[in-house]
Amino acid sequence: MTELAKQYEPKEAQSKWFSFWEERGYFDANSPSQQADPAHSKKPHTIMIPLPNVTGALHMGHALNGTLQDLLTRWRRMQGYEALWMPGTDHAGIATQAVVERRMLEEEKLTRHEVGREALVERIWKWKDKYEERIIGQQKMLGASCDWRRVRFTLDDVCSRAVRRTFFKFFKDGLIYRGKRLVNWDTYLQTAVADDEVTHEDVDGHFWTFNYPVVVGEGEKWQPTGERISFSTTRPETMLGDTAVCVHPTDERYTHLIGKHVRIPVNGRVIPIIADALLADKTLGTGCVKVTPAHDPNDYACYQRNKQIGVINILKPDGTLNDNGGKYQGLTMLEARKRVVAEMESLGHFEKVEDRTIPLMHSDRSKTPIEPYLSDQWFVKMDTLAEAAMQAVRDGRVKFFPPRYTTSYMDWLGEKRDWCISRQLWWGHRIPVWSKDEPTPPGFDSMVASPLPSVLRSLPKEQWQNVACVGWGESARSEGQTRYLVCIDAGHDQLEKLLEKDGFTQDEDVLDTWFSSALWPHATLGWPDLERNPPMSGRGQNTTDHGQRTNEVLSYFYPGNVLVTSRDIITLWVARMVLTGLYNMGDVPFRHVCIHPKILDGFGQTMSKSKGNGVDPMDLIDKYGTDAVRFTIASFAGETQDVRLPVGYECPHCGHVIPQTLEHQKAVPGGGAKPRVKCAKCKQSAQYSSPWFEPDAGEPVARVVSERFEYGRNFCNKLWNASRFAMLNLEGFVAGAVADSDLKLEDRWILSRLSYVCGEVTSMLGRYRFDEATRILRDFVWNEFCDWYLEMIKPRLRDEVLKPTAQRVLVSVLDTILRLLSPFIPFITEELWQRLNEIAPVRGLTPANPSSTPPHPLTPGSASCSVMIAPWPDVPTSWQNKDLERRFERLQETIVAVRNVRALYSIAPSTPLKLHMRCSAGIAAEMHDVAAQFENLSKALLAAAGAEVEAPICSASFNLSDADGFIPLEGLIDRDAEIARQRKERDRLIKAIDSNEKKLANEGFVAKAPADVLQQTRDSLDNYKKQLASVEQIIAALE
RNA sequence: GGACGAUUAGCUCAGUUGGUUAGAGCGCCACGUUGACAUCGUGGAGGUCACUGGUUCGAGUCCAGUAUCGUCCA
Repeated sequence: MTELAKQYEPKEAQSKWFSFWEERGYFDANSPSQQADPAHSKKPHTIMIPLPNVTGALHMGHALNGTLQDLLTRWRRMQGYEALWMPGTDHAGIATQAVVERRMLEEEKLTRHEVGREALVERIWKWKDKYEERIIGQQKMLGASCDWRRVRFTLDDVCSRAVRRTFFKFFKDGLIYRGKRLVNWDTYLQTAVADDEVTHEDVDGHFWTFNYPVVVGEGEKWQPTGERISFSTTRPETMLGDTAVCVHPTDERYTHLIGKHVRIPVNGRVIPIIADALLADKTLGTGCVKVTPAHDPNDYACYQRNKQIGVINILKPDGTLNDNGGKYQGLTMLEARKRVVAEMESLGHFEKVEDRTIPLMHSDRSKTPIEPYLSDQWFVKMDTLAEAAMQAVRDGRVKFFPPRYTTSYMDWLGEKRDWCISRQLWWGHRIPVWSKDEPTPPGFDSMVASPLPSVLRSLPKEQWQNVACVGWGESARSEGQTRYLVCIDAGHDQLEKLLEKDGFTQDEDVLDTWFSSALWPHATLGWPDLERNPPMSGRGQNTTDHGQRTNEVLSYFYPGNVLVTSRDIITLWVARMVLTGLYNMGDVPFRHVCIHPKILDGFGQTMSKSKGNGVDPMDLIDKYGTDAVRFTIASFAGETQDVRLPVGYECPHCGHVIPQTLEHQKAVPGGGAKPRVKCAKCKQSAQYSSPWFEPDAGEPVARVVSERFEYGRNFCNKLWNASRFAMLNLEGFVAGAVADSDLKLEDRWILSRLSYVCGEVTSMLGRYRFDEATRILRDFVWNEFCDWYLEMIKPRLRDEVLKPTAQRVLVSVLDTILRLLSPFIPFITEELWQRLNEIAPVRGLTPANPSSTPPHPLTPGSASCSVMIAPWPDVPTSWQNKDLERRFERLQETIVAVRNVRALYSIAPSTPLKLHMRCSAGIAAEMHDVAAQFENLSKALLAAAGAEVEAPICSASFNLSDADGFIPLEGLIDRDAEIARQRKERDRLIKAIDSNEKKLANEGFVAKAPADVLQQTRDSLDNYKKQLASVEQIIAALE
């Protein structure tokens, strides 16, 4: 066995142990018939990864999310669960297509229309392959113990079949319909985008006031009355699509005009004046508004209340005006606006214009302004689906941690807004509906009965009735035509071809990405195939055949245990997974939803690509090591707030860290030289990496670093060195149970603490309090195990007689610490575990108990061949001893007090001191028992202890709650300094006494406070008084 | 506009059901390389718990309002 290096080398351990685990199949999760003991199969534990999309590389949010899931998976695995963490990626329709299109345009000056659908999709697949590989590589760097045989992708065959079947089921159940809807139209990408894909930004604009002339008459003969009606707008060009003007029904200025008409001067159209209390507001502007139903959500809502006014769309998909724009046809909206304003002015209908900041929606994908646009879309009816998903939360089948997030879930589902699932894209699951117009067959023109298309009528019913479902479009039927919509289930290519031969065409649109990710929890397990296990994507192809004609993987691993995610997709994703899980599987997809914080930059902004403030976790792993990053990240994950992560750039020339500023985030090359950071220390500058650009090849790059990760790195270093110390002192180690009588005070104390810590960590992980769990472990390892236990046993490790017990306790505690930490910091713990296995392959403390199955984890026995599959520690609670811990604290306080005196008087650590303790006889006896530790830890000799001890002349003193200590300092004492110190102590005590006396003098307190609080107050008052008396005495002696 | 959250030490954050003198890490100050660790050790300084009211014997903690910030939904 080679001695451990003085420092932990993360990179070596990371590559070594990851492949060790993976090759041995430790990450694999198998259904019962494939487990070692099928008869006594393990309980499953399932986590489905919130699938990252293949648009780009992983960021800090993913690192946090992944760390927590891996932590839970590793912990549950050690607890004996068959723990599945399902990996995979999402095709992210619009985002990925947009990225590939943009790149294609930049690099080759090609648009998607020039290359065509097939070629574009092929390019996107290549992109996907590249980024999927990169993402999986990054996850493995993070130590992710996913079952890598099972990687899925939302567009792969397994997921596609689930999408297809779900759509078919929805369609058959009448939950899917096609309808006109005002959508957010991205004129650049020429697709509808979802509400969550738009951002609201304020831009400088104008607020015009115009008027329309009131006219009377009918048909072709409308005469102006001379009256005019004024209105204001920020978008004058939309008047080409106005179908009404609207006033409030009780607005006395206009009541006489309701029902009359106005003429739109720029195109001569006559439109009605209507009253609508919801749209018009008497108190705003002129009180009158123009109504453009096809281009404004509020106006569209008004139209739905007043259908007689009609809808006029003036826009083409590319954002220019269509023929409804008349002479403005072909212009962009902005150009049309200028001309309309000019024309209104020249016709004398312009009144005024003012500057105004107006909110404008922008597409998050193309960064261009959104046009509200009326178009045909596919929808899923949400009513019953949403209700079921709400019920699952109401009755506790799904629980949120922390619970406050239940509100956003319930509120959103409660609106039951139909889900627009179509996207005008090429990358995604194409909508499996074929349509064709046919003359309505005779006898069906009543519009009551529902005819079949001729191609299906010609087929025997049993050939299609279970796999195809017919719907009817509304538009063409009244003209003697019927529009057939035929939805076909997965795997019926023949039927598809038959329809296409007959003139049917498949819908051009693809499905919203969330449609496929909503199915993730059951699609990845092979649903809808209930007869076979899902195929493996990687190693272990043939494990699907278990000869049982059931999908055992699905029935065993579904439903999952917990979904770990960030709060911003509760509505988009979590709710939809619950909804489809209930619909397809009849059960929720997971029992718990753990919502973790978001990582913000140093300025409190969420990290995002568009802000340029993202941090690459791989940079941090490179600098600090995976374990350090994981431990630090876990320490962030509490339940109250988001986490700020100030970062800096490390100067490649001198190592100095330059704090990141907003300028660094915003800087873009703009065709010129790449931006650089300037180092304040060495005055040199360097390029840095940013989401906006990549540094030039061969340039020294300032990588992103963050001081906060030193927390984890330092902890790993401490653990490493404590282990190193232990291993250096294990010479001659022999395993064996330890007799109770051999245990020293410090042994009993550390075992008591260990038992407590095991319980706490386990409980905190169960409550998803990762921050608390890391804090407990760090405090225990550093402040108790290293600072006290290791220091206290050093003398015993040098004593041949006392050594064996000390070694056995030390090894067992270290063993337990490594197991407790393994889910958090898997690499370093594995490295140390393997080293420990060389020196102490057999270890344990507790005598074997034949009746306990499985054997107690601290019974001497061979250690597991890997810490990641060792049993999770379960130290008996009977080892906890609060009374002993309190006595131990007195010992610690005494030692700290002596060190304090030493520091205060600048007495060299090598100078021995004498210690006199005035205390009860019982405490005195304990003091004598541990006297060797005073010597060991504070170089103080316990000279006297007892009730009769007097303060020696010229001594420094301190007081504990139940003892006074004196350290003779003849020749060393600074009388004034000591008096000052004691006076400070006196003031502190007087303040405390005062506060307690006031409390006790308060009748209300005495009458109403609980007895234990009252008693506690009395006790501490007595204590303070006693201490004050000692201090007074000490001061008197000094003066 | 609505919902939820936040505001505690120079910085980043804990603080369970109200109850001793409000904690941690980093940073800061002083001292220290005796064989685990300077990515360290020992000791120390540092807070009007955003503000204003209220409830209570007692409020960082509960309630109301104000301010600022964040997120989601309109």
